[in-house]
Amino acid sequence: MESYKIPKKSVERLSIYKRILKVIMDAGFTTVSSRELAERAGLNSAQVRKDLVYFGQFGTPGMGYQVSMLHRAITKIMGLHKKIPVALTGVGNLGQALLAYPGFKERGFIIEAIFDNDHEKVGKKKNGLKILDEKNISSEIKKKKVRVGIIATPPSAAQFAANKLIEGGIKGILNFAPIELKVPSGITVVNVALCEKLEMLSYYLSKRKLL
Amino acid sequence: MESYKIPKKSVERLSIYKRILKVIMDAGFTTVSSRELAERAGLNSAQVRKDLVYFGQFGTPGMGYQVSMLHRAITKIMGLHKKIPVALTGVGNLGQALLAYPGFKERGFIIEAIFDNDHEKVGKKKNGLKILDEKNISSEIKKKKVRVGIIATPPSAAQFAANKLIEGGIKGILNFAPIELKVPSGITVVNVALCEKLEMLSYYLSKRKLL
DNA sequence: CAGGATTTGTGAAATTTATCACAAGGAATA
DNA sequence: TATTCCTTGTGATAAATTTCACAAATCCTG
Ligand SMILES: NC(=O)c1ccc[n+]([C@@H]2O[C@H](COP(=O)([O-])OP(=O)(O)OC[C@H]3O[C@@H](n4cnc5c(N)ncnc54)[C@H](O)[C@@H]3O)[C@@H](O)[C@H]2O)c1
Ligand SMILES: NC(=O)c1ccc[n+]([C@@H]2O[C@H](COP(=O)([O-])OP(=O)(O)OC[C@H]3O[C@@H](n4cnc5c(N)ncnc54)[C@H](O)[C@@H]3O)[C@@H](O)[C@H]2O)c1
Repeated sequence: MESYKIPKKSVERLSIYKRILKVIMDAGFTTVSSRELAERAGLNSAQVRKDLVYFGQFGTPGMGYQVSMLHRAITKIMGLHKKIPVALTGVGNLGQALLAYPGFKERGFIIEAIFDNDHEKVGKKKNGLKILDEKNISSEIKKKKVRVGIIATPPSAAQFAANKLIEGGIKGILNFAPIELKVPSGITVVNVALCEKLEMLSYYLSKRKLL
Repeated sequence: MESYKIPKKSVERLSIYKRILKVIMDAGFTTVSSRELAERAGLNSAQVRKDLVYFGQFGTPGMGYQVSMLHRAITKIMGLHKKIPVALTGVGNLGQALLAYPGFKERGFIIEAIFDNDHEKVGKKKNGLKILDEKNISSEIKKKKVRVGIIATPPSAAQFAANKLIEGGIKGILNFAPIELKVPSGITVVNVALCEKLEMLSYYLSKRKLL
């Protein structure tokens, strides 16, 4: 299923490198070494090089990497040079924050349809989009050829929303609900483990007192 | 620094087990096997057992684990049985969603102070809390003995907010801004890598077409 | 253009993390 | 109580990931 087994962690770090490269580029530098990238990312420089080499040879010995070229390359590798139509399910507190976040559009994720099951909300507009009834998720996203779904419903409704999204032909899900979604193979789920992170923080704080 | 090097991943999974145990408990079951926990979490059963054994022996051969006992044990291990006073910096879209999220309180994280630098916002109330000026972060949180800070400011202000929080005596930070925070040793930072997750999803979708 | 200074890409080694597989413990039944 | 069945905890093994360390490539200076 995975092509040539590139570690998930490497893919995630690619995103970090891209962000750092942007900062370096905006500061006016044209080249950067793996050592500097590593330092800024809090990593080992060999790891930076290994990560990049999974995707091609971008560096020049003695000089490092062309900042803008590498930034462009990573953008393309990650598929962030093309627009992706997205649907949002659950227009609650978090859903509305996501809707207002310009970072989605900047990365080419265009929110095309938003859904809720609350009849107080359905029909109203948010950020220029009419909130649609969750009953129509699959038909609406088929119509709009949506490829990615965001789940920001309560956990109890998350599997239901996922099923509807998949029925509508979606291929990837960004899941904010604290629940393990069951999806057929071929569907990519990325969990934003917000609650887990919170609890990890609690663990590391409470442990401190024992030391 | 780490006590007996327990993998970070194991700690994160502990949180997942706890969530699943709650579901099983509410469904009326009193015992559960590592096999069942593993299945629900999408993991290997040996891993579940290994994870749990890092923290003690909770199971009974032939029977499995006492659901409520294990749930209580994990809650305690993670320090979620005590209240932790929290401060939020950046009362924007995301900050307000977090403020409205009951899950914080449920886990014992009590938001005691909220800060912003926007003078339109400072002085107004949100969820019963007055928005305070970011200038006073350190003094206010010293006063309230806050132990955890949440950063939901734009990335450009995140390091500044972190510094102020640390100055005020905070020990842990939950960071939502896409930036690597520099903190002195002894301060725990947990990043919620929202943008990275989003970009990972893009990567896995764009790769699909090549296969 | 030679020589010194860098920095890449990459095998090999080390470390970390996950899985296997099974002896031993305990429950349940008769 | 003996027997059967199940499931834990764990040593051994395997797999994945990170780090080391260095030859080869390129830059830069004089
Ligand atoms: N807000 C946070 O800070 C936060 C933090 C951690 C996790 N989460 C998780 O993110 C998710 C959303 O959180 P929230 O705070 O926005 O919750 P919320 O209750 O504010 O919003 C949920 C929305 O989903 C809608 N909904 C319910 N069932 C639906 C369905 N079947 N189809 C479509 N929409 C449906 C509700 O009407 C509501 O508008 C939850 O799963 C929550 O656990 C949120
Ligand atoms: N909203 C999202 O869906 C989303 C998604 C991914 C990442 N993030 C990240 O989360 C963070 C918050 O996002 P947001 O959408 O809420 O942004 P936002 O612009 O809506 O809110 C940011 C808030 O921080 C305040 N602020 C600025 N400087 C400050 C300072 N020095 N001290 C205190 N407050 C300050 C602003 O006045 C504003 O109220 C950002 O770093 C963003 O990149 C947000």
